[in-house]
This record gives sequence, structure tokens and C-alpha cells, in this order.
Amino acid sequence: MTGDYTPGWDTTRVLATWSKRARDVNYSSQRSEFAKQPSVKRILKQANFDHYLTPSATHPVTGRVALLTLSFLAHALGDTAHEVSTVRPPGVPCTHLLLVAVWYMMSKDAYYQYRAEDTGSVDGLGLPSLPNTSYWYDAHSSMGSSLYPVTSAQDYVIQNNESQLPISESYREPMDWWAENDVSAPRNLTGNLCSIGGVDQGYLSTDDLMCGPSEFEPAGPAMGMLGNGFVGPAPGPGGEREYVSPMEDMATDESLTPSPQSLPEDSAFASPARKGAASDTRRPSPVQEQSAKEQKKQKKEPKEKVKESKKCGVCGDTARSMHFGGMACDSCKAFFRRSVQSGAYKSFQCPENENCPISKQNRKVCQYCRFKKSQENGMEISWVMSETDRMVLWKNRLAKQRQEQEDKLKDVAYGGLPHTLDPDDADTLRNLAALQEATFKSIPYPEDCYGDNVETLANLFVCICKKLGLFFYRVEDFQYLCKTDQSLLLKNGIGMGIYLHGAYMFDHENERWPAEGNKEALMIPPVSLDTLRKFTVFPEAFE
Amino acid sequence: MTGDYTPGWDTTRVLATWSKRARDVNYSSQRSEFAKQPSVKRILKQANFDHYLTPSATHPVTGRVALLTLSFLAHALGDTAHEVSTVRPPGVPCTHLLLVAVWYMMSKDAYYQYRAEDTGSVDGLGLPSLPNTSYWYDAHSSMGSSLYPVTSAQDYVIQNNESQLPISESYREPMDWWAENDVSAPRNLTGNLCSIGGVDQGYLSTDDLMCGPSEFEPAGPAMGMLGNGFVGPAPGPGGEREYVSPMEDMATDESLTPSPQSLPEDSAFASPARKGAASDTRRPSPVQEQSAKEQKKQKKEPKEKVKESKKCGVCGDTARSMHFGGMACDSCKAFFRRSVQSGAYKSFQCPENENCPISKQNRKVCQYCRFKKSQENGMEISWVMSETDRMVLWKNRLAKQRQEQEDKLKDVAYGGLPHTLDPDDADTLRNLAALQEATFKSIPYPEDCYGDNVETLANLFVCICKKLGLFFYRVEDFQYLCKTDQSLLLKNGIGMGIYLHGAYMFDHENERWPAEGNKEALMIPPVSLDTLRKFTVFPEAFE
DNA sequence: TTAGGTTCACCGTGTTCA
DNA sequence: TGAACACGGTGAACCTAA
Ligand SMILES: [Zn+2]
Ligand SMILES: [Zn+2]
Ligand SMILES: [Zn+2]
Ligand SMILES: [Zn+2]
Repeated sequence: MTGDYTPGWDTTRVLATWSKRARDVNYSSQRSEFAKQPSVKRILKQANFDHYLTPSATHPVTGRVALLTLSFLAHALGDTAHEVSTVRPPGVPCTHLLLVAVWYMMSKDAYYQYRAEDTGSVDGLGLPSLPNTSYWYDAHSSMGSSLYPVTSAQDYVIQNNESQLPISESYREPMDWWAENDVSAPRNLTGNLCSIGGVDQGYLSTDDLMCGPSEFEPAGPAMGMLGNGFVGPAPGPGGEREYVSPMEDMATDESLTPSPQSLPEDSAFASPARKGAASDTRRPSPVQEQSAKEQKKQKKEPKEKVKESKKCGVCGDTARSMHFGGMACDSCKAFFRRSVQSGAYKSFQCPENENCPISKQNRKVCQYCRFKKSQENGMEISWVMSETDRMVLWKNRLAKQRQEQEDKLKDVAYGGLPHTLDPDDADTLRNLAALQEATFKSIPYPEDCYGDNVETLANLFVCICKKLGLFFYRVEDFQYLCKTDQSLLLKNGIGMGIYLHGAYMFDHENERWPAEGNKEALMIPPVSLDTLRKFTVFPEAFE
Repeated sequence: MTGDYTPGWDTTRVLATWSKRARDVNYSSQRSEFAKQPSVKRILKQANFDHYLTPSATHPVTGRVALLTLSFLAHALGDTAHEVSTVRPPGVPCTHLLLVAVWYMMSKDAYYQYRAEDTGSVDGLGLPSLPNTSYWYDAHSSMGSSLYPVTSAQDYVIQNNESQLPISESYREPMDWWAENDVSAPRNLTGNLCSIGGVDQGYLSTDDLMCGPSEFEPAGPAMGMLGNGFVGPAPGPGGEREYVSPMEDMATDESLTPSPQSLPEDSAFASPARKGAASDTRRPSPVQEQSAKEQKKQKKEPKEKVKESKKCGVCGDTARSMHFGGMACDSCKAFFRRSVQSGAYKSFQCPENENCPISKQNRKVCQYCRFKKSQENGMEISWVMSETDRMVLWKNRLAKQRQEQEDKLKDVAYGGLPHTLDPDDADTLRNLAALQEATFKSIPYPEDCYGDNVETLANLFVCICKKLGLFFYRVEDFQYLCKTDQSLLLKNGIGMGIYLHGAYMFDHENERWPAEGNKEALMIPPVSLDTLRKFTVFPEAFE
């Protein structure tokens, strides 16, 4: 029954490589972050991380437990999940569901790998093993209703049309609806039609799908309202889109993302010297040094009188610091720099006798005398960055920005996948993501999911379980598993999936679901945190 | 069947109060932390939080995802669990299982509360509700074997004797063994005999119990080797003891703590001699040492003239000590370290003839010459710590901090419970803990759990599932639930339980299970992280 | 006390935009 | 034109292990 399992891709290799790279990336970026940004706080700020520093997360104890538990969760999810999430730009859809896919792959392969190392069959272990025919449907077959027979590919296959049904579409048996309302592509990883393979009989009931998310157990028995308006498609702008291959999607989206003005590439990469060229390297000649020293001296003496030192040597306005070798106010600093950079100072002319008095009020009157006084004040033309210098500085900055941008774009281009990934592996995962997206789109959120109260929330859970379940179910290799294995994997995958889905979709800014910036989010019925609070006995658990 | 549920204690009140206190504590300490310590890192450090600051946890992105996921996990566990863990001193037993108990209580109450708010019955919601007779045993009844009939109190009750069976004890049906091998007291929270109450028929199979820990799913179907030595009691010392009331137990058990068998491993704990070596790696070569010595000498002779020895060899500013092999002032030291750490020194350029004079005033002017002069002054690039070194340094510091924190916590011990807890509530929880401890002790770890390989690990999982399952099963109120509810709760509780159990029992220092400092730990078969690695497809997931 | 690392307020560039 | 800002280097002050 389970002997001849051959995965369609070398998952182990993919994941191993992936995770290793992920770790490398983590480490290296960690390093550079530390090197460049000594302040952890700043890092967090930049990373938009600080929002999550809720009291509970940073509190000595709760935080510790959190991370402890987390370390175990990480075991289950693996760094892979982290890495996937590394590149989750707001605009890229489905990335969170990649996690699910990966997780699915992980559990399945782990499962099989372990069994393969063994006698090859569960029974061989002497365990009171599960029956081959899963108790999942055995248990429910007595109920007779709300089962989804997937006995053959025929039942499972699919006409792509009904997802545009108006909300008012009359009720149908979920089973029928599910069978008919599917999308046509892509159906599985390889693009083949899914078929149920060697499985003789298969039923998956709503309850099956709901066994996973045990975290939301309170909802379990109360979920549903299946008999009431289940079929309506989701409203919202996203709902009307035809399915588009995610790659096409990406391409079109991208065309409007990066600004064309963002520097030609060669210029960005051309500059080998990032730092040396910066401000200090081309500093004053000995003469200038001299003057600089004098400056310092001058400065130092009146330093005792703070007032004095804070006065612009040119116009007398308040100065904050030295500029180009002399104490100058911001405006004189800007004036001096502009004059030098543009070379305009060469053609300044005094309307008077080149000895105009310069004060804050009349400093605009005579550029010539203002500039002259600046120089007398110790400000050095050569201390203004030359064009070349500025070029270099710019180049460096841009190169850096560019790098970041590039990374980001690459990620987008890769559909939220790390660009270090093997093209083949990326393909696989992209297909999974596409499958997921299509599947999620194929089941609209029923009407009774809307309303943001406890009951609709329960219905929403049901619906998401369905989506996840169907998604897993459609992954090609899933079909080759026996019922027992399928149910095991469903339990795992859906539980974790709803977890992650919820986490990723949460809009922490407004304390509600869904978060914006994601195509899928447009269709998700809004739920407020308050509602979820009511869903538990334990409202205080939410900070 | 679910109507007349009356908990033996006011769980809701307990939890609500508790969590509120937890939050108060959290907030107040949080506030002061932030007020006094602007550095997040410092907070974390003080909070003993930092040990878990692995690159992956601190990395902006992965860390963020981690916390995100975490926030959902926290939802499930609740602040209560956090608070419980507040006071987990290494020497106090069972605290980790309190978490389980609390979690159990939570889910049960949540479940009931939700139902109570409704029509009072699941069916009232119009859901395709679960059958009253749980599918758990329906599904398995066809197998006929390896079921644990708990039809009546009679079946469930227990003769306390067989736990002394020698390891070589011949095989028995698990069912028999479990029924017979139980402890006699305490059977439930109030000390009454557990009875199955209104439940007509109940079966719980091994498989039932194993549906919870889906996180470890790979082990699921492959666990076992039941047919082979399963019945033997654990070889550890605990196995042979008569059952003792857990409270007495706490007092007496310490005497026999280290089992002769598990002792040898202590040597493994003993030597964490990882530290010293690292820091020394980048020490001065003989030549450098020589120069360093000379430096010292130079310093020493004029030491009388403090002035002389206190001069920076680079800029002439006052220096306080040697740095990187040369006498340097603070700023030159910082400059040198920065330059090396960032690698920027490679791209320094001199605007002049590479012989700029360096003085305190103009040291900023030419980075190239300043760096050059630093080297001439005897400062060695290699003396600056590499990133790896810094990593190690950090790790060590954190480990130490953690140790201290832990020691501090030891003092706080209050039977593993927060001393802010109501005496009554504490009693309840202590009883739960006692029940748990007794239950865990009542099922010895079978022989085939020992050996620290993948197979034994699988067996170990099975055994822990059993323990947890039995523990839940023995909680008095559990008996009043209908089968459906029971199975739901088992699924939840065991999954989470094995999670927490594993997390708490992990010895992160030596990367193995179990951690020291816990009575129960002495009986847990050792498992190395390596073994667990083999258990997954994904070895790299472990840092 | 010495000598490593870290932090953070500050300084002085350049850039933007009203 | 000049106020306001972004960015990266600087160094005094600090922490920590030996
Ligand atoms: Zn001025
Ligand atoms: Zn003039
Ligand atoms: Zn110096
Ligand atoms: Zn120079």
C-alpha cells in the first residue's frame, strides 16, 4: 500500500540545501547588520521588528518561554519556513502558503523516509497500527451526509467557471459544489491532472478537515453552518480575476514596480571603492591643515564661552558646528557648498567696494563679500566635495541601495522564493504556490463567513480548513498515499497551515484580519481581534 | 451527555486571576526595563532572554516571523502557561507538566464555555456534528485488539504491583498491562477513586493517544515495537519503588536521585570546556609578542613618568593602555577596530603622499595615514576579534548570564508555583502536578526506549504519549466528558503536552535530553539531539 | 588593572523641498 | 535660499573577562 512511494522531486535535497543556505544568509546578514548597525534597537526599527516587541514578547519570562516553545516549533517548521518568510514582500501573494506546502512536503517525506528505514510497513513494527482504511471516513460514514467522495479522478475533476457565481447562488451540497467549482489549472505540481491513483475509496468530510486545527478546538464542534449560503463567492476586487499563472502575474506586476530612474546597473556596480572615497580621504593639504589647526585653536579658546563658539563666523547667526573648516551657520554652509560645487563663486561680483558688511539680515545682498568672508572665516574650497567625490559617494550609496532593491526584486521575481534556490526547486515550489492560490480561489468564502462575530468566525475557520485540505489533497503525490497516511498528513498540515495562515494574515497595525498588501487578503472576510477574543475563554491572553 | 458538566474547581476564575496577575507583572517590569535600559539587548540580557538569541532568533526577519507565529502560539497557551513557567527552577519537578495540566484545563473549559454560550449542544448550531459515540473507538473497534476498555471503574482500577516486573518480563497486551500496572493513589484530584461516571462505553487505544503529537508525526506510524519488550518496566531506580504520595515523594525522592545507570552521563554534563580555547585563537605571534613586550618595557620604564607612557603612539593623545599591540588612545583604538572589523582599511586612500602627520587635531583627516601609523605603532590587525570570535564571545557571555539567572530563580522556588498564587489554586495545581508525577512514574520507560537511536526514540515517543494520555485520563473531571469530548481533548492535550515536555526537558547546554535538575529527568531515557536529527528529513533545522 | 567589545550621542558631509 | 533630513564616521563612556 505504501511501498512504492517515489516523490516527484528530491525533497530532502531541496530542503537540506535550502536550509543550509538559509542559515548562511542568516548568519551573514546577521554579521553585516552587527558590523554596520551596532544598535540592536536600530536594527529592529529598520526591520519593522519593533512592533512585535510587545510586553509579552520582551518580558523576561514570557519572552523566554516564548522562544523556548518557539525553538520547538522551529523544529517542526524548520529553517526553511524562516527562509521562505525572509522574502515575503507585502505584494507577493501566497508566500505564506508556501510555508504550508513546504511543511507538507516535509512531513510527508519525513514520514516516508522513516518508514523506509524500517521494515517498510507499519505493521511490521508490531504496533497496533491504524487500519488501512482510515477511520476518518469509517467514523463518519454512518452519518452519510456531507462527505466528499473523491473516488476517482472523474469525481475530482473540474470545470473552471463557477467561481464567478453571484453571492445569491442557491445552496448546493458542498460535495457537488466542490467537485464542480474547481479551477482548471494548475492542478498539480507537474501540471498533470490529479488522479486518485491506487486509492480505492476516498472520502473526506468536513470533519476530517477540521481535525487539524486543534488549536482552535473550541471552534471545532461549533463550526459550520454548512447548510446556509455556503456557496457564495467572495466579494472584493480580487474575486473577479481569472486565474493567472503566478509567473505571468509576477512579470506584469513587476513592470510597474521598479522606477526606471533607479540608476543603470553598470553605474551601480562599477564603483569598487565604497568607503575610501568618502568624505575624509581627500582631506586638506598641509596648508589647510594649518588653517584647520588654527580653527581649532580659535574655536577652542572661546569654547568656554559657548555663546561665542556657536556663532557663525560669517553672518553671526547661530551655528551648530564647524563646516568646511570654519564655524558657520546652516545657511552659510549651504551657500558656501553651493557656490563651490557650481563654481559660481568664480563669477561673484561685488556691487560695492568688496567690503560689504555681512549680517544675518543682509547676507543675501552681496554674494561676493559673503563668500570672501567665508574664506576668511577659515572655510576651505577644497573641503567641499568635488564632483568626483560626490560621484563616488553617490555611487556607493546607490550601489548599496541598489543591492537591497535588487535583492528585493529578485525575491519578487522568484515569487517570494529565495533566489539562492535551485531553479528546479524553485519551480516546484512555485507550482505548489500556484496550486495553492488557485485552490484557495476556487472555494469562495461563503456568505456566512462575513459579519465579524463569533459565529461567522467559526464558519470562516471551517472554510479555511476546507481550502487547506483541498490544497493538500491536490498535491499530486498526496494521491499515492493510503488513506491512513493521508489523514495523518491532513491533520498535521491543516493544523499548522491554519496557524501560519492566520499569523501571516494578521494586520497587527489595526488588530484585525486580514492584513493588506496581499492579493488573497482582498477576499478574506474581515475579522477583528476582538471577535477572536470572544472566541476564547481567555481574553486576557491577548496582551 | 454534555449538559451536566460541573468542574471540580473554578477553573475560569483561577485562570483569569492568574493571567491578570501575570500581565500586571509583565507590564510593570516591562515598563521599568524600558525606562531604565534603553538598550533592547540589555533588557534581553538581563531578562535571561538572550540565551535564545540565536542568529535566527535575532535576525530581523526570521525573528519577526518567529514572534509572529509565537503570538499565535501564545494565544493557544495563554499567559497562564507563561506565568507557570516563570518559576521553573531547575530543581523543582513537574513544573513543565503543570503547563500541561493548565492547558488541559483551559481547553476543556474553553470548549465547554463555548458550547454553553450556544444552544448548549453542538447540534443546535446546525453543524454536521460529531457522533456522540466517538469515532475514535468506532474506527478501531474493528480491529478488536489493543484497545483499552475503560467501561467501568472496575476496569480502570488498578492493582499496584506489577511495576516491579523485571525487564525480561514477557510480553503482554498493552491493554492488560496498562490496566494492571497502575498506581493506586492518588487517582484523581480529590483523592477519590476515578470512576467513569456516566460514560457507558469507552475505549482508548494507543492510536488514540498518538493522534495528538502531530508535530512528531514522522514517528507516528513507525513508533512502537510493542511486540518486543514493551512491557518491561524502566530500568531506572524509580521503576522499582512503590508508589508514594507525591507530596511525600518530593521530600524523599531526592535521596536516591542519581540512578547508577544514568550517572555515567553526568560526565558528559560536567565538561563544557568549550570556552577558553576560542578567545585565544587569535593571539599574537611570537614576533608580535616580542614587539608587545617591548612596548610593555617601554611603558614600564617611563612608568614613573606617567606622562610618557600615557601617550598615544599614533596621535599623541593621552592613552590609558595598550591596544591591539600598541599604545593607543581610546579613539585610535576604536578607529583601528572599526577599520579592521568592517574591512574598510583596505580601501583607505591618502589624498597626499602617504606621509601625513597625525596629531590629535588632524587625526580625522587622513584615514590611510592614521591606519598606517597605527600599524607602525605595533597594532596588529590580527588582534582584532573576527566575527566568529565575537560570536563565541557573545555566546559564552550569554550562557553565563543564563546560568546566573537560573540560580536566582532557584531561590524563588515555591513548589514550582508562583507564590502570588491563591493558596487554593495552588493546591489544585499541586494536586494536578502530583497526579501527573505519579502517573508518569507508574508507566516505566520500557527497555526499548533506551539506546539513543531512531528506533528507541520512536518508542520513547510512544511511551510519553501513553503517559500523557493516562494522566489526562485520570484527571477527575475528564471522566464526566463524553467520549467525543474526551478524544478531542486528548488530541489537543497530548500534542501540546509532548511539545512542552520535550521543550522543558531539553538540555540545551549539551544538546540532549533530558535536562538535569529534575527528578523525572533521571528516569527519562537519554536522547541526543543528533538522534532527533536523524528523525527528520531536515537535520539542518537544528541550528 | 588591562584590554578586549559595545553603545550612543554627536558631527559634518550631502540632499530635498517648500 | 535655508530648514530639515539621511547617512556614515567618531570617540567618550561603558561592560566584561582575565
Ligand atoms: Zn552664517
Ligand atoms: Zn560686497
Ligand atoms: Zn590616538
Ligand atoms: Zn595621508
